[in-house]
Amino acid sequence: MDDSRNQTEPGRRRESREVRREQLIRATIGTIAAKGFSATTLADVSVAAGLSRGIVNFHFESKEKLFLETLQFMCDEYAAHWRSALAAAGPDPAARIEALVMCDLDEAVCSDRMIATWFAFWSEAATRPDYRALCWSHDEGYLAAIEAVCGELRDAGGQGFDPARIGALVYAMQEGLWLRMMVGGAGARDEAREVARAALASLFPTHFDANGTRRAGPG
Amino acid sequence: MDDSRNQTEPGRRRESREVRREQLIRATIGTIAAKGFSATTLADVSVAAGLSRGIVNFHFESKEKLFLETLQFMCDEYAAHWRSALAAAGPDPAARIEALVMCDLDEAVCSDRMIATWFAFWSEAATRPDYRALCWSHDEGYLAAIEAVCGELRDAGGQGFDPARIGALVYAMQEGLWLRMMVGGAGARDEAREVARAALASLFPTHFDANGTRRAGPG
Amino acid sequence: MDDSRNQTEPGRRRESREVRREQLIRATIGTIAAKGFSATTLADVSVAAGLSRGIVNFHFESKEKLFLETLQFMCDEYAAHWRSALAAAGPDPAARIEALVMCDLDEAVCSDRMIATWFAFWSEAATRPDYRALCWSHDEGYLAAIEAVCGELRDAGGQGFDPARIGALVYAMQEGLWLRMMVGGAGARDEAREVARAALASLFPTHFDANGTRRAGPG
Amino acid sequence: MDDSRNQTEPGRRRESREVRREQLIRATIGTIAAKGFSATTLADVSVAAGLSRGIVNFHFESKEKLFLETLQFMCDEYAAHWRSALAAAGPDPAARIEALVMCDLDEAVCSDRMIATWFAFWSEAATRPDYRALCWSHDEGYLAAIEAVCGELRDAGGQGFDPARIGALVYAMQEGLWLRMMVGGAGARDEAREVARAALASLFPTHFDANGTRRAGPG
DNA sequence: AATGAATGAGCTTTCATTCAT
DNA sequence: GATGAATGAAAGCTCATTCAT
Repeated sequence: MDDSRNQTEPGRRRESREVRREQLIRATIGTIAAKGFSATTLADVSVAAGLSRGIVNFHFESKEKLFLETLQFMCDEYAAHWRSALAAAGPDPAARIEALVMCDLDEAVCSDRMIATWFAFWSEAATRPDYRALCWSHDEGYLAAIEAVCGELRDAGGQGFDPARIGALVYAMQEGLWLRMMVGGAGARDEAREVARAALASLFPTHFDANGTRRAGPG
Repeated sequence: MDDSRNQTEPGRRRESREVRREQLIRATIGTIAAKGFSATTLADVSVAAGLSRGIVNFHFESKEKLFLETLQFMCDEYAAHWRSALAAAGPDPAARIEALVMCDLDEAVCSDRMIATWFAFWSEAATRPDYRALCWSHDEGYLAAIEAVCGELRDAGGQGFDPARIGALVYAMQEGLWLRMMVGGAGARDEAREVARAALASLFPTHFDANGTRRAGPG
Repeated sequence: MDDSRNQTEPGRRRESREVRREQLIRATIGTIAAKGFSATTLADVSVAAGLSRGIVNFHFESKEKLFLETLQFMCDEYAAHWRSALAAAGPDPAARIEALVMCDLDEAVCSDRMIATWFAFWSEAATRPDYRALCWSHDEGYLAAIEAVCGELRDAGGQGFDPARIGALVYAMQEGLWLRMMVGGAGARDEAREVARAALASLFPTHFDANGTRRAGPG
Repeated sequence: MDDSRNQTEPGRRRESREVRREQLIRATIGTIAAKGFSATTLADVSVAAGLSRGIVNFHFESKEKLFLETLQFMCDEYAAHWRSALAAAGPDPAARIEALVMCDLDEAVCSDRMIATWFAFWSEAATRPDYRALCWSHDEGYLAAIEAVCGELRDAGGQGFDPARIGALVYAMQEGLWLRMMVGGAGARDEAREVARAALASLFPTHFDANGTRRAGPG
């Protein structure tokens, strides 16, 4: 905005500001994951970020705004991830549903710390409309994408299911698998992937074999 | 909800210890659901129970112990509910899976306030071993019951799926549907039931028709 | 007072009341000695007495009054002890000073628990006039007795000291020895007796030999 | 006393850590002396220091640690005082015992507020090992110094007493005189000095005359 | 006479926020 | 842009006291 007006090191300050903010957001995610939402203090966050006590209020005004921006950051990152996975899958509906389902189990979006932090925010969202609105703003897009692909799968596979219901089922399963991963230990992610493949096999037998491996595509 | 009845009762002193404890536990569940875990104070709980400030420390020693006993109470109640539903279903595997799946969507165990409180505790469990141990102590029994019935369904229906995987799928779906219900508004429970029936239809087509209605049983 | 009027078990109730009060006073002394003045609660006292929570307020009205009566009890007991020792010593000044000094080191008045409780009350007395008045009401008599005997000793022994000063010295030493006993462990009492005898020997050499043993009396 | 100066200072923020800590320690001593140990609250201390409520926890973490550091401060100050007095007295044993005895009655170490606070801590020490360890850590040095000088006095004066016993006597007398000063009012310190001089005269007649005035030294 | 559940004032402690530097 | 000493509201907890039984 006023970058060009600033004579010394144009754009430097604003970038630095953004860098600090992201640094604090990442420290917040890590702290919530490590100590839990209710035990997270700004002192914890500033220690995790290696900065001073007053830093959060300086950059975010209040704890509340830090949390809101942290949640926003997570939502954006999550949406970017599945959108990119969906784009990379190409036009084949089976490849698309596989991408949507499996990308959700990537360490990138559901590492232990991300899952713990997601659940912390979801829980808070139960009583906080502002959190709720943020949480599900992008998520509705994800659910819609799943439903759309389910529709394509039904049309392509000659099955008779209701895409909305089956999409909701897949979506619910994904969230349930996240909860399992939060609870479970080391092998939980691999186990979750197996379950997801079993779901693909059971729900879309014309597109996936019994192991959940995608059958030869349409091409 | 009906806790407020106590507020105007004149002779409310000298209730038995157990009565007071359950009263406080119910007030705790209601308060967590209404204000969120991190915003719940003992003052809130005592107001919700219609009692005095020091009452929680008197009966539970500390906030922490109140929470632990509240969680224990919920676990016990939850387990009793599905065990009783399973027992009532009789021997037919299809009836049993239907009972296990649908009882989980009963208002008795997943009213809005129960779901919100469950998620609050699950989130805390991510960083607290004592909560975690409590949360999943009975739940493992529920998952095992689902898996066992899935095995019976496969044997009876001539399908080839892996009962452990499909059981885990069903279980994950249930938890995902709870999350949906927490997020969603009024019609969420009915919607969740539809999804659950669609899952039964898709996963066990030899036992349930396309609407998720159980086909004529073995008798 | 109304003993005779009470037809059933005359005098029983009043006696029972006094028994309870002394029981509670003794429990108070024990608790102060064990936990310290500032950490002593009425709950502690009632537990130590093997009685119920509300018992102290029932018999003493308030914690403060319990403490005051406890202190009064200790003062009375202490005064009775040295007066009786003094009476038993007979007319010989050397025997009298020996009795006054040594009786103060008897386990009866300065057991570990009594000393700890005495110091607790003395410390409180620094800021509380009511405690102070009680503490030193009888004690002035003890000091006066010492001074009087010191006067007799000087007259009998041909020494030239000031009885008031030497009496005050002896008295200060006694209190200092109590402090030593509070601090010190098992052997502190015997050590204190040795010091007291050394004091007698040094201060009244015509009446006590180098070991602090009384020389042959006047008779 | 002069703590109140801080209350109206405008720019009282950002004092160095050590300055604030000592300020709070002095406020603690004053408050214990004024209200007694058991009645001393952190609110009292912060008011006495002219600072805000949370200040003690900010600088000392807990009330307990404030008390411990206060006691440590007093011990250090006390030890520095008698060591310096002893050093100033030179080599003459009579001058040394006089210095040790009389410096203990200086207003610097036994002002009313210091004595009251010392007795408060000693009383607590009866039931608290950590206090006890602190209280007597330096004090043992003081007693040892007295004993050593008593040995020199015996050798120099041709007396036959046991230095350990007479040293313990002197030491006990000092503590007893402190207790007298705590109890007594205005003239108590002068009275205590007279008693101390009478003790020097009686115990070391070859070094002190009947008034407790040191006789011509060795030179 | 005695009990012990219940109260609520007052305490220590925590911590988001402010602001002089 | 960043620090960290200081604040003070609000929390959990303690415990003397009350009182129905």
